[in-house]
Amino acid sequence: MKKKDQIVHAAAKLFEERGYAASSMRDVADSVNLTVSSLYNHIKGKDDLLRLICFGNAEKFHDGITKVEHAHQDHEERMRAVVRLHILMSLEHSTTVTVFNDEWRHLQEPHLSFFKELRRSYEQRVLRIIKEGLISCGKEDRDARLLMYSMFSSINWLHYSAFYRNHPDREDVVRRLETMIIRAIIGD
Amino acid sequence: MKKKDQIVHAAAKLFEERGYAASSMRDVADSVNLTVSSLYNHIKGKDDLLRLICFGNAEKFHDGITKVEHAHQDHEERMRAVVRLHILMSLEHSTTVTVFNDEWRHLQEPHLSFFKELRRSYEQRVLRIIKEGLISCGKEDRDARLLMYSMFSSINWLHYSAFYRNHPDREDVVRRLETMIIRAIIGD
DNA sequence: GATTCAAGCAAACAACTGTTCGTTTAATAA
DNA sequence: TTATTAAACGAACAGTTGTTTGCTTGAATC
Repeated sequence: MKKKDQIVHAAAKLFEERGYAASSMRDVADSVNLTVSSLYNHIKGKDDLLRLICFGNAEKFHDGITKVEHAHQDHEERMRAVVRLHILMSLEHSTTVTVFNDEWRHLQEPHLSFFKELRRSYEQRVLRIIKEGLISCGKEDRDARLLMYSMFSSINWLHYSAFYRNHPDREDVVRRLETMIIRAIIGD
Repeated sequence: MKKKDQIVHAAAKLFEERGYAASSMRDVADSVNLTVSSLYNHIKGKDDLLRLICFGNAEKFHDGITKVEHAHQDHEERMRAVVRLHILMSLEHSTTVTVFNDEWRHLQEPHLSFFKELRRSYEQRVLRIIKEGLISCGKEDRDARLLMYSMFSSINWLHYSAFYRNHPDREDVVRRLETMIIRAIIGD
């Protein structure tokens, strides 16, 4: 792995554990066995680290939902795929997703505004999928936006629980969580 | 309101907006029109502020669930009451609940350990209520712990969404959210 | 009127922050 | 061999951090 990627990865781990503001560049340097000044041969600065982490994840979500839209025509199946996308992202990229979720507000302008815009347009795509899913199930009276935010949020605890993060049967956890969320959206 | 409470409240608002580590004592002082040094006539230090906020909320949740246990005998009704407790806490004390949720990790020992222990015992009480609720609905095959964490988490987005935080019909939001969560737990 | 004391302030503290600078090392290209 | 360059470093920078100190004020208590 390239040195720059090592640094970004180490930073992500620190930002996840202590938060962006509570992590110093010296902490980052220590965890890759470098001095602070050496870091600047590879990255532009502290905000650069956060930027790389946040937008790297934004791209993964973007690519993920694009695949979902192409892979499924059935509205209900599409909805299930979005839910699964979020669960799998949370489990497979738990460190960066946590930073992405909790630390994006420390981004500096103009990156902050750009990030918000990316998220807004992503939410629009998910909202559309959920709305169409609700209609095809005859549940169009339900508040799609409320369901979407709850869906996003109800997955976030995964990072924090060691019990489930290191669960021996990961497939089972994914299945149970997916079932629960789909039930919350279109169940009776 | 007593000066100390004003300071704690102002600190909570800053911690909510920028996070604990990114908020300075000078920021806190400014937002109550004092100088930094004057703050120390009222509070012990920065970690004292966080401690007051976190444990103040812990107490509210503790009192809340104790009331729920005394007020309802029916298992399903008890479960609904716990869900409603969390929704109402999130709406009525949105600032401190956000700090409570996101910034507790910056507590110092021995308060940090004590906080974790409080949370652990609180989770045990909620877990029991959910398990009994599941049994009384004939759904004891479901993972109560997974449902509990999802329930906690699925409410957290409320603070972040201006759309719902300032919704004209708050009662309606509470009702829809409660219905959705109960459906996630015991629905079909 | 004298005393006490909470509540405010300016100034300073040592430690830590992100970043820059000039230099050195070691490997590659010419 | 010489020249180039990426990658490491120590030292220093200017600013910010939480906190302490000594001092002043004004109101309450004796």
